[in-house]
Amino acid sequence: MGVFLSAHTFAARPGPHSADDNLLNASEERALSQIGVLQTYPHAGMPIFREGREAHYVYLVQSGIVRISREGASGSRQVLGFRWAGDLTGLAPGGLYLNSADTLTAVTLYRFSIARLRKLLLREPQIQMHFLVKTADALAAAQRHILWLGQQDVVRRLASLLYEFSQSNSCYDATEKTLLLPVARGDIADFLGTSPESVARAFRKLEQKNLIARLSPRRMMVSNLRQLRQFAFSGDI
Amino acid sequence: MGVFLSAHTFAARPGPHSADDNLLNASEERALSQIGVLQTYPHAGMPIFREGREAHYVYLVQSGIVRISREGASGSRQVLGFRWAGDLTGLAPGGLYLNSADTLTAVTLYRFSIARLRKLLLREPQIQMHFLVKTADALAAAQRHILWLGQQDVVRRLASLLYEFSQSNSCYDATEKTLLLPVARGDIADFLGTSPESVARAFRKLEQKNLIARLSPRRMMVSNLRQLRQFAFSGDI
DNA sequence: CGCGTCTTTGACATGTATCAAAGGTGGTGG
DNA sequence: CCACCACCTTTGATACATGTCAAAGACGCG
Repeated sequence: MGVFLSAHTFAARPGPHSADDNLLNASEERALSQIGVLQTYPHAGMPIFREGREAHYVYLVQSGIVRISREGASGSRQVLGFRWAGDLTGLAPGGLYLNSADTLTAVTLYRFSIARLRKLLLREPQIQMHFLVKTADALAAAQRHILWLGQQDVVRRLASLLYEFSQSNSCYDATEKTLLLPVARGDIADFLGTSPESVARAFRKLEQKNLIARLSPRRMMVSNLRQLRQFAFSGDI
Repeated sequence: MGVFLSAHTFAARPGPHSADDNLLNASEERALSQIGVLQTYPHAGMPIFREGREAHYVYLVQSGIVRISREGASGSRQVLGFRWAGDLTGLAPGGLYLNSADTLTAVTLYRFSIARLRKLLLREPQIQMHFLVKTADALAAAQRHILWLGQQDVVRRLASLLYEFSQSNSCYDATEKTLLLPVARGDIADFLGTSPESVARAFRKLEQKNLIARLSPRRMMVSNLRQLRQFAFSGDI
């Protein structure tokens, strides 16, 4: 969900996860880098912040993929979404993080002290508007997520997720037509609101429908993206 | 979800839907009212905007309750949330509304031309930050919604919804301890991602557990809010 | 090559959607 | 003010999708 501003003004990407554009422009980058610290997380599976802890920083993903999740009531976990290059995370109410963030790949991100960032945003309305756009984008993604969880069966939800990953060129190799998932089955299950077993069965059904061809658990061929999209959203095939 | 700013700075409400505070402060109201038009919708069930249409306006709810929804693939509808006094709606990407908005009660709201609002926000960073906070709040509500849809059974989801409504003093009469729902069963079902029949059964189970006592389909006594909250989130009882 | 972990499969129990019909509510007009 | 009617809500019966438990199989790392 772009937002109510003309997208091109702030280089907000048109579709989700174009990843190459949508990084900050030169002037924004300059101003932000004066108050931000570039941090490097070399591996997958590293924690960035934890729900319930005091929130001192906001993060802007520079490269790699971050998983946002929250613990449910009975110890269960819900994956709320993924953050890619250009996305924000760490917004927190009342000084405590609501969610946890972990790396799914090697990740680099800018870390901003909240107090300093607040001052910068008030001084530089253009940059603040960039943040507003990014937050509205996250809201749009969350609403899409709600639609998936609310209406579709697990097979379609999985198709939607695969299509979403296929829109990132860090996951989808367009020349080879192969998709490499950055997440394990458990993460997929927690994102789709189901169990790893049901995810496995959903994968089999997608393969039976010839929408994907599995090479290994995390690698698969997706020769016809349009068909996958069609199935995920319109429900045909 | 407040946001990464100290909440009191902008009178962002601490809990959801306190409704009385969280309206704009005097200076903000003055600046906004110069570019906004106050509109009145006298009945429930009136459309404010429709998904897919060109988005010319952003709305700020002044009083009443607004339902945000979207049509799913197969003609099914998903209710994405509700907007109360102080909430924003109508943010749109690429110039088209993503969602539809309708009144659930009589409603008054400010309507802002997007172009003018954009200029105002760039000129008045404090007001823009208010909008940023409100958008982050909406994101937090959406994430809570995702948690409900992803993890809990229908009875718990309904309990969560009833608790959320009970936090609004336009729905809950604390002296009488009665809750008056502004929505029909179909809306509840579309919000919880289930069917009206399952909602009816969930109501019966809540009554059997003595968490509510129904007076009429939309009216009920909730004598122990803490107990309801406990059941919704911790899953006990 | 071997082991731990992740993934898949099977069998079964359960919760929920769906279809159909009865029951209740609230508004309208007589 | 009452009675009627349309619509909303509840209930029941059944089928199906999914969660859960248990175990076998595959992957990938050291």
